[in-house]
Amino acid sequence: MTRKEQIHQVARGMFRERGYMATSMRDIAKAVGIEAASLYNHIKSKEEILWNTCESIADELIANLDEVKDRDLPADKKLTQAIVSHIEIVAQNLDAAAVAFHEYRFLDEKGGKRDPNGGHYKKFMAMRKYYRHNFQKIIQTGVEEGLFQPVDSKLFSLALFSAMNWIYNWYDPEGILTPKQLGQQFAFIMLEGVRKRSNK
Amino acid sequence: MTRKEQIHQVARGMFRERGYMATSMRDIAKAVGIEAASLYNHIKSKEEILWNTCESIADELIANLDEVKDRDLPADKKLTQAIVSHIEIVAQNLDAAAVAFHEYRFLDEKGGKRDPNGGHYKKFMAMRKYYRHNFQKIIQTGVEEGLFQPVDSKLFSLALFSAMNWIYNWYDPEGILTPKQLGQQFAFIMLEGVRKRSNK
DNA sequence: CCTACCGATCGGTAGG
DNA sequence: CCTACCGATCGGTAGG
Repeated sequence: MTRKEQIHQVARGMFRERGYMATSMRDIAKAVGIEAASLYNHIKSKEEILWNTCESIADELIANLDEVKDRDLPADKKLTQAIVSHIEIVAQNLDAAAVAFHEYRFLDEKGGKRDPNGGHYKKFMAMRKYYRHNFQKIIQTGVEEGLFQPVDSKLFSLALFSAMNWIYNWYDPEGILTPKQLGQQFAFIMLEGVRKRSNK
Repeated sequence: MTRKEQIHQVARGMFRERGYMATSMRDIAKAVGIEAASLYNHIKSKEEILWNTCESIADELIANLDEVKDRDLPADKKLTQAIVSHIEIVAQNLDAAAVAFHEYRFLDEKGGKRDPNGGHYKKFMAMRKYYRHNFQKIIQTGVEEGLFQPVDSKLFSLALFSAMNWIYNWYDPEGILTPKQLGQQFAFIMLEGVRKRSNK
């Protein structure tokens, strides 16, 4: 692992634990074992670490959903796959996911000298919108085809994202559930609900 | 509204929007229309505002659930009521809920001079644990009575909290859904799931 | 990768 | 409620 990668990894863990604003470059440097000024030989700015984190996980999620969404499957199967994939990615990148979903608001709003194309924040929001839209479309299709109940697809997808994106708050990689199993249980809960139906 | 209340209200909105760490006392003072030093005639510290926010919403949620949990109702009805109540409280205190659920980690860890009883953070965590425990027990009861499917009650309640506590990210008080309606739709989704069952 | 340092800003206090 | 100010800390740069 290069020093640069080490810095990113350490910073991600600290951003997750204490928050982006509450983590100083000196904190990161200390954890890495160098002086704060030396960090700048490997990275351009604190915000660069945040953006790298947010972008990489967003890229991965989007690439995965893009692949799932065009498969020739009924909506319930497709939704299950999308949920399982999403949760697998989150569970395998807990630090990055926690940071991206929690701290994205500290991304640069407007392009500065370092970011003339303007706004990591806006870029991230655009990616998020695209991803959510595709997820919601799967649900909408299921409703239209009569496979799903006539729920509000927007509301349902918001509830679904909420549940999925909170996982980093409690998922234990050392626990008994693998990411895939967790994803499957989650998909079951969201698809079937908790109430047992009578058989008639 | 007293100046003190005004400070708390303004600060809550800013903590929610920018985060606790990224909001300075000078920011708050400016929004209120006074100098930063003058804030300290009404409050003791920045952390006091955070603690007041976290405690008040936790108190309200706990009081409500304490009332619901002992009613003589089947688990599915009880769970629905608990969900609706929870969401009503969150939806009616969007700023406070967002701050409490997002920024609680900046509560004082150990008791300082101002807080000799030791640790708002710990107090908050204890309240959260108590609340979650009672919620989970409703689900567990439903499973044991055969009213619910044999889901993992811990996993289900975590998913449920995740979904409920993300609401402040998108609920629009000016929108068409009242808090009660939102709560009812949410309860439906979690209880029934999205998939339509065949009739045989 | 370090020493030395910059201007800016922080939460909070003294004293009126 | 204000002016004036404290020591601490911030992200980042210069120069080697």
